[in-house]
Amino acid sequence: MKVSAKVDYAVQAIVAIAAASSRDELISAEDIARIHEIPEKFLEGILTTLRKSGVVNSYRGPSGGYELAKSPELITVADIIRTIDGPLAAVRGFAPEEIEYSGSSKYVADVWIATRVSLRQVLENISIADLLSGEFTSSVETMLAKKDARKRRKGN
Amino acid sequence: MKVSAKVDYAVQAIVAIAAASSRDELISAEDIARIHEIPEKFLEGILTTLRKSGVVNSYRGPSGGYELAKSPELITVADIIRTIDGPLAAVRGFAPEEIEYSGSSKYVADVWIATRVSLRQVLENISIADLLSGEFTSSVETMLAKKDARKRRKGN
DNA sequence: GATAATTCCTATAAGTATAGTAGGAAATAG
DNA sequence: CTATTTCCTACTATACTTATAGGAATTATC
Repeated sequence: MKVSAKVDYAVQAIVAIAAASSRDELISAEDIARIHEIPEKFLEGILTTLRKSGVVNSYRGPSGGYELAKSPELITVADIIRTIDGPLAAVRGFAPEEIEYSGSSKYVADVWIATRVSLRQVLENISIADLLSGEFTSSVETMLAKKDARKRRKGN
Repeated sequence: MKVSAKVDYAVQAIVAIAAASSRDELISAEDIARIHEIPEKFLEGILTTLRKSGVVNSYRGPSGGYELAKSPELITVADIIRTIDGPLAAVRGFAPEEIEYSGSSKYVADVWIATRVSLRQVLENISIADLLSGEFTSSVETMLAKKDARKRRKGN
C-alpha cells in the first residue's frame, strides 16, 4: 500500500500549477522541478500524462508552460492517482470483485472492498482547491484531527 | 496503492489456519496452497515470515503444520500487512511526516496523513475472527453497505 | 530571420520489488 | 526406516519504478 514517487510528484506539480493559474500565470516544468526538487525529465513525463488525460493544458515556446485545464474544485487527488497509477486499490492487479475467494477466504474480498471505500472517501473528497487553501471538508478534517494521525505506529 | 499478491495470500492463509485452529487442527502449507490456489513455495516463504513475527506456530513432521499463535480476535489485517509489506501507507518509501513539503506543497502531507488514518480505521478494525464469522465492526459494515462499495469506478 | 525558451517525443538504463522456482537439510510421527 | 512436513538457501524471470539523454517541434521576442 505505498504511494509512488510519481503520484506524490504529480500532486505537488498540480498544486504548483494551480497556484500559478490562480494568478493567471503559466509555470514551466523547469520551475516546478527546481522549486519542489523533482527530477526534471521525470516530471516532464508526468506532466505529459496529465495533459493527455485533460487535467492540464500546455503551451510551448518562451513564456510557455502549464495551466490547469479545469477549475481546481473539480480535480480531486483520486483523479490524479487514477490517471498516474491506475485504480485506487488493486489487489494483485485486479479489482477486488474480480478475484474468487472460496471456502474460508469467503470474506476476504470484503477487506479489500472496505479498503477501497475508505480510500475513496478520503481521496475523492480532497480537491486541488482544498490543497491550495489548506481547508478540507469536515470528514477529512476529522481524520487529520485524530489523536495519532501524525504519528507512526510502533513497529510491531 | 496496490495490495500485493503476498499480502492477499497471507490474509487468506491466516484465515485458513484460523479455521483449522478453531477445530483444534493443524493445517499444512500444501493444503492451504492447493485449496486456495497459492503457489506452494511462495506460500512457504510467507508463512515463514508470519512465524518469525509471532503470528503463527509451526510443527514439522507428518501431522505437522501451522496453527495460530494467538487468539484470532487479537490479529488484525493491519498487523499482517505491516509484517509482510511494511508500513500501511509509505510515500516514496518514507512516512508522510518525513517528507518536507514547502511552498505550494505545504498541505500535500495532509493528504497522505489522512490516507493513512483512513487505512488504519479499516485495517486495524478487521480481525481474523471477523473474517471467520463474516461479521465486522459497525464502522466497517457501514462502509461495505455503501451504495457503490462493490462497483468499480468509471474509467475517467 | 536568428535566438532562446519551452514542450514534446523516443529511447535507454539502473535499481528494486514482485512473484515464483528448485533442491535439499532437519525434524518427527508412525 | 519411511514418509511427511517445515526450514533454509539460493536462484530466476519479469515488471515496475525512477529516472537520464538527446534532440525535434513550436513559438515569443529581438
